[in-house]
Amino acid sequence: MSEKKRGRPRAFDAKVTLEKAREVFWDRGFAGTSLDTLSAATQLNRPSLYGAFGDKEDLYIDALEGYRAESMGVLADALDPSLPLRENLARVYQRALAIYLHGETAARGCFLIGTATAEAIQHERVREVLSRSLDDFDGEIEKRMKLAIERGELPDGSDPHTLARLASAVMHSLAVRARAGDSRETLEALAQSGVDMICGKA
Amino acid sequence: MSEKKRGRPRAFDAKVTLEKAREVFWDRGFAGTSLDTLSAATQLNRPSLYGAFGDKEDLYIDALEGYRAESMGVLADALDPSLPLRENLARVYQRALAIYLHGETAARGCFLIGTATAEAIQHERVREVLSRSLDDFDGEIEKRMKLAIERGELPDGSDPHTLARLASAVMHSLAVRARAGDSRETLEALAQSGVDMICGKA
DNA sequence: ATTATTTTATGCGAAACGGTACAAAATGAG
DNA sequence: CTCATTTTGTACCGTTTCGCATAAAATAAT
Repeated sequence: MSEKKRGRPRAFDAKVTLEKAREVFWDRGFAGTSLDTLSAATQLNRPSLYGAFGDKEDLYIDALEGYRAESMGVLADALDPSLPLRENLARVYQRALAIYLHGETAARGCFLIGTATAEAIQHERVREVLSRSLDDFDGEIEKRMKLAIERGELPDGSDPHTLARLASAVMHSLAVRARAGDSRETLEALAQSGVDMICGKA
Repeated sequence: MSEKKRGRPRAFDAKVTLEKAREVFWDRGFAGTSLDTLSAATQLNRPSLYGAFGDKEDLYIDALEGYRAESMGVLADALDPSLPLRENLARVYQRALAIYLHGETAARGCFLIGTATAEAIQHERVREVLSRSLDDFDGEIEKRMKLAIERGELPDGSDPHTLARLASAVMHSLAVRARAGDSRETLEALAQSGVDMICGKA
């Protein structure tokens, strides 16, 4: 895995650097972030940044991909099939909010929905990542819905595809509203409404 | 209303100019749009633009406000109380999609959710407009839900506040997914699911 | 006609932008 | 030790950015 390379070794951890870059992009968006800002945040000079990740768009795409991958991990964990569907959904929203409300200045919402959406028209690669991320999320939720139907956790005749997209819609709304500055209480209430909408009022 | 002013008259219509500027911001976002691009699109040189609207952020805020106002008009019209709730909601989503899918390159989604969300962290005024827009939309929908409950269009014990926010959530999802490139059919299916979720499966 | 007022057009200017050339530094290979 | 290789830091490149200074043009008031 880690063969020693020939030349001068890197003085930084690419993964850590990518996380720092993500923080900056998250707050400022892609177009609103300069290489100088990225350089300062990562404590790498521009040539090192360029050598390791390519140009600004490459770096942004990398950051998006990392976020997508992490998010899918969080989602899979929240959807632990040994728990009831209602609890699964509540966990999904709860963990999303923990991420969305983490911002220092104001809540940042979802990195993808909050920043990639804006670039999706002009940058096709960004749109591709965004689209794939939404689809992956939908797919994972839908799998859980199918399982719920098999187990009788949902009424007969329920359509897993439809339910998954409605559950995702609540997620998208949380993402936008968190970035618009809605309070934690407001967002938690919406999350609860989403759970009740899918699973029935408790 | 229109008293003749003293100096040299304007050679442009501010309202038309604002609409052209909005188109550019819609495709490229705030940070991704340069004054040169705006100048070319509006066929005004920068000083004229500056004199009429202020700096780039002022112009963007103006464009957002115009969109918000128009959207509320469209919403009020779609919610014509002489029609059943189910039809009202279907009209709301249908008209939203007509706007969201209007883009030339790719579908543009919602101007506010697609571009203002990205700037909401760094630009407080943008966040304020975004937040207010979401609230206004929620409020108008909630009013219609209350009416529906009075009329018996919804089950007893329905909570208009919750229903409004769920209906809005579907809207937010349409906004994001349109900009991510989802097909018209996919979006219309989600809209239909939203109507059924609120009003019951037909 | 003269003056005051407002808009238009050219063009400047300082700063920020993304990206890279180049040499020094740090490692492994031979 | 010497050389090839890779990363690092400085400095720079040409371009683009936003905003404005300035003067010409077009109108109303006097």
